[in-house]
Amino acid sequence: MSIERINTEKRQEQIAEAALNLIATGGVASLNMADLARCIGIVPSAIYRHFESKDKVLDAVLDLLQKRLLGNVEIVRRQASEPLEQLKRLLALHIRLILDYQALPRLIFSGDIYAGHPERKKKIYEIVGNYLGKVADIIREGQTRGSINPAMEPDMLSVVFLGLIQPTAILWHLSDGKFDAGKQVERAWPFFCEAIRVGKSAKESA
Amino acid sequence: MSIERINTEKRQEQIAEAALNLIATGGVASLNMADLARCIGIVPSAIYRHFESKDKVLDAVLDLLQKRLLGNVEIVRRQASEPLEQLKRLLALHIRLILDYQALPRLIFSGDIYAGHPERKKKIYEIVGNYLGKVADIIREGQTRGSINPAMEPDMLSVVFLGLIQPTAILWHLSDGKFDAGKQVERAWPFFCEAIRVGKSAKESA
DNA sequence: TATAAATGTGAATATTAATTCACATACTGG
DNA sequence: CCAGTATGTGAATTAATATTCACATTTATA
Repeated sequence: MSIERINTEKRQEQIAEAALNLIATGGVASLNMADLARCIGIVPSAIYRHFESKDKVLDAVLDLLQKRLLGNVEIVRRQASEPLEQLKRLLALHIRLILDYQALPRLIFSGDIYAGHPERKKKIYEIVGNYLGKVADIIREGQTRGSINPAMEPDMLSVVFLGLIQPTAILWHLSDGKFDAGKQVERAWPFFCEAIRVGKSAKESA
Repeated sequence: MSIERINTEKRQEQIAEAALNLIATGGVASLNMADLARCIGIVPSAIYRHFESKDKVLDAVLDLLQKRLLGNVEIVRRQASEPLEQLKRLLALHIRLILDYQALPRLIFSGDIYAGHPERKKKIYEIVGNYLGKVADIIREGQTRGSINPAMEPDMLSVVFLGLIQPTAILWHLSDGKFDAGKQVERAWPFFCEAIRVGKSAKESA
């Protein structure tokens, strides 16, 4: 019974990861220290060697989530130079992120996570706002380059963009995977793309 | 101290309403029998005269929510005959419903409400699916009448339609009302409408 | 009016889950 | 190698909360 000892830094990452996974499968309310501990092979009280409280664990989960989201943006900015192509890829990455970690909408919506924690609510707002800001940046770039209709408000569009993902993710999740999220996005993207693109008039969509 | 006695039928409605309100303000996890009872001026144990368990209360809340959603559909079908106009009004009603009862996305997303209750998860899926089905019906009618582009899939569009609302509602809620949901929808609707409408080509959107 | 059923009350009970604590054992620097 | 610190363990504590129960009171009914 050689007791595995791991230093705090790595343990914190490990715990946050595990918590994210647990939330992904069971929702925020289902996250408890016992399961979390079992998940990484230690005893509940050991978690307190690395986190002051359950609340701090949740904070760490939020940080992790933000890292993932913004990481996706950087990936697509590297992979493609054309804004429309960047958005298309971002959509794919985001949907995969949500399908892998159903945690995202759960964290944002549950409300349990920030009930009585105004700072945390604010933090979540910042995470989402930050992400939308970057999406809007891509859109603005498309407008400057002439591939996206300059008459449309980037901020408004960024929210609609998010809307391509969210309900899709819910349906997929609620249906236990029976709703075909891939197909939905595959069809919704051309619709969205055609609607914001400039030139080519409306011939394509007919 | 004249003890108010109300018959079960009305109490059940009252309790479900109160529960919906509590969930709206504090999230599903914040719903507890003590607060719920206080809310309607009875003692916790009295709730058990009208509901077998907390779970049954949650079931009732879902029923109430479904009634509201489908009620909205009926309202717009009565108010307007032109499908595009019906959708526009439905959007407005839905956004108001969500702003009044932030409970809706919370119930659907949080996952707390159906963790370990497959039947309830299924029920929620049915509620959403039902609603989307009716939206798709309106869209099909628009296609038949020639006001909506017949090349677009009604089911796909219904999900995108839902996407016009959801992220907007989150942002409004997360920001404590600072994010202007009304403005977002006001701008997103013409965008969506223009994209699905037939005829007039793309002149409008420029 | 008398009796049963329905509704409400307040005190117990039981369970779940976070957190603390005293102790054990591995790692690290001198 | 020794001492101190970091990490892990298992038992105990505490708090919250759903649920039950015995009793009270109002309403309905025969």
